[in-house]
This record gives sequence, C-alpha cells and structure tokens, in this order.
Amino acid sequence: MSELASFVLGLVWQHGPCTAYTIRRALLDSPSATWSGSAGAIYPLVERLEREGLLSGRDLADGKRARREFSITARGRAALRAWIGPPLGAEAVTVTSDPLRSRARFLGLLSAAERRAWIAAAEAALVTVEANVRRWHAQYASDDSPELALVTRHAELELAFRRAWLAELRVWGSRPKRSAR
Amino acid sequence: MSELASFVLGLVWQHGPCTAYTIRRALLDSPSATWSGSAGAIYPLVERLEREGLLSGRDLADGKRARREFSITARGRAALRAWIGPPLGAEAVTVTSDPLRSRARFLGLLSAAERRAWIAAAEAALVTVEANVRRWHAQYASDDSPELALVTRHAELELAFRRAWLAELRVWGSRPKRSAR
DNA sequence: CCGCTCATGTAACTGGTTACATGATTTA
DNA sequence: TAAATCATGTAACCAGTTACATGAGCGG
Repeated sequence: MSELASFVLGLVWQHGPCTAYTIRRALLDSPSATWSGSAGAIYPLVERLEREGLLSGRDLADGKRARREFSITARGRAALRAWIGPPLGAEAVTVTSDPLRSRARFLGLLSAAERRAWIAAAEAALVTVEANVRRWHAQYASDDSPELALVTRHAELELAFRRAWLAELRVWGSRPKRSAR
Repeated sequence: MSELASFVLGLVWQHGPCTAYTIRRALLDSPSATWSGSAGAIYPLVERLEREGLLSGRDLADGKRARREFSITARGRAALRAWIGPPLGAEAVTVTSDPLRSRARFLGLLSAAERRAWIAAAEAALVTVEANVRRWHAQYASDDSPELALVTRHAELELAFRRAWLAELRVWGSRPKRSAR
C-alpha cells in the first residue's frame, strides 16, 4: 500500500460514500503538491482498492452518465488503521522534503546580492503558499470537519518556521561569495 | 530537469570532482527520505548529465577498478543556477509533505486513548529523526561546508515546529471518538 | 443549439524503485 | 585466504505523470 493509496482510503472514510472524482477534486484542490490528483492515478487506484476489498463500489443510476460510488469496507478501515499506526512505518520517520531547503543548500553559487534576491523570492513564495492555504481552507470550511483545522494549523506553523529560517538565512547570506569550484 | 538531477548537479558543484558513488553516498546518508540514492537512479543519471554536457567525466587510473570522476561544467553551473532561481519554479512554491500530517488527518478513526498513543509514537519518531540528523551532522562536520549548518538548522527548526504542532494535537485529540462512517 | 466545463476514463511515458550480478578491496 | 563490504553497474518493475479521448450536462 503506497502513501497515496492509504490517503485515498482515508479520504473515502472521511467523506463517506463518494465517486472517484470527489477524491480527485480533494487532491486537485489541495495546497500540497505531493499528489497531482491526475485521473490516470486515481481511477485505476480505486478500481484496484475495490478489487482488493478495501473499497466497495456501487453504480448510481441517477443521471445518464456512468457513475460509481465508493465506500470504505471493514477491511479498508483496518488497512487505514494499520497505516496510521502506531507503530509508525519507517517512511513516516523522516525530515520533510523542502524544495526551498534543497535550493538554499547551493546558495554559495550566488553572489551576496543574488542571495538577497533569492531570499526575497522565497519569502514571496511563502506568501503565495499562505494565500493558497487560506483559499483552500475557506473552500472547505463548510465541511465542518475538525480535521481541516488540524491541517490548516500545521500549514500555519510550518510557514512560520520556514519564514524564521529564511530570516536566519538572510544574516548568513550576507557573507562574501564563495570561490568557484 | 528533475529535482533529483538538479540536486545531484549541486552536490557535484559543492563537493568538487567526484565519482557517482560519492553522490550516492551523500543521498544514502541523508536523513531525508526524499531520494533513496539507489544505484539504479544515480549511475544512469550521471551518464545522462554527462551526455547533456552538464557534467564532464574522466577515467581515473589509480586502482584496478574502473572509476570515473565527474566535474560540473559551465553549462552545468548555468543549469544549477537556473534551478535555484529566482524565479522559483511552481514546484518550489508549496507546503511541504509531512507523513505525520497525512496520518493525523484521520485520527478521528481512533479512540481518544489510541490517539494519545499515536501522538506519543509521533513524538518518539521525531526524537529518532533528531538523532539521525545529529549523526549525519557529526559525520559531515569535518567538511567545513557552511551549507551544512543551514540544512541542520532547517531540521532543528522543523522538528521544533512539528513538536509544537503535536502538542496542540494532544489537546485536540482528547475529545471523544467520532462516529464511524 | 453551441460551446464550455464536468466527469470518467485510457495510453504512453518516465523517473524513480528493488533486486540482482560482478569484481575489487578490506578486514578478520 | 575466506568473508564481508565497497563500488559499479544492469534489469525488471512500478507508481505515478502528462496528454489525449469521449460523452454528459449546462449556461449563454
């Protein structure tokens, strides 16, 4: 079970019976770039989860379009439960991956002025991310799901931490350029 | 150019002339799980980067084993420079992906007691991560690279933030279990 | 009724992974 | 010198991606 598969299972549990597109929508709207929510990922995935008995599907006969609605099964809940932990799998015990950190690692390639510009750009990027999170939060606020608050709060704290780190970087970055390699 | 390809370019720039295995080692030792540093990823990648003229390789004739050492070229530096930004690509403007957050989203599936156990496990996981970061830092401390400090500091701040978030979660988590779906 | 977006898919590709093979080098 | 590990690869696989196809429903 991949992270995506488990996460999708969770979404179905949380949302209740829904179509593959509902899942896609949740991923498409998410401010996280972890998964694209591409059709090519989701439709085959829910089919597989149904074959494995973790989701159960039933056809809806409302409109003329073929629609299939999925619910989580008892086995699906058990799988979700196992994924959440405890115990936490090794893949959950790691520092997160931050594209700003990856890039900052090589700031020595830039001149001091360029570094200042980079940090300014990174700060601007965080402002954009913040706006995305807010928009997302507002869009789903009516769902009355308490999980929303938890995720949004995570984003808030994360943005604060990354800003603080960038501020420290600004001090660090005002030193002379490193010699070429 | 994928994130991995750019990052590898950066490592070669930072380290100076080195073999594919040096790159692998850096990824294998990293406390981040973003890339595994698998041979199947790295050897074909550096070959490609050489074909594209971003790295230049030369055979070493020291031992009996075939060894090839790679340096970054001017074009490689330009590509690295473009990747770092500014401007920052869209893939850099995102909230990070946190497996603990992904799982926490579905804590409603658990009883209050189970949630407490989960949070304790998550805190323990962060302690492990912290130890990994420290070990990594100590191992590379002799490199006298100022970038090390920047990355380690990022990890420190990140761990602090995730701990703070878990502490808030602990309060949130002491509410009654949500009804099954 | 025409065009646009919604919704459900499929096909081809790709950037990684795990697992394996092989010979060099080091260590007990 | 035997066993372990280092170092360089290759092969098969896989979980995602982008791009495309198709028809439903809906707003002008």
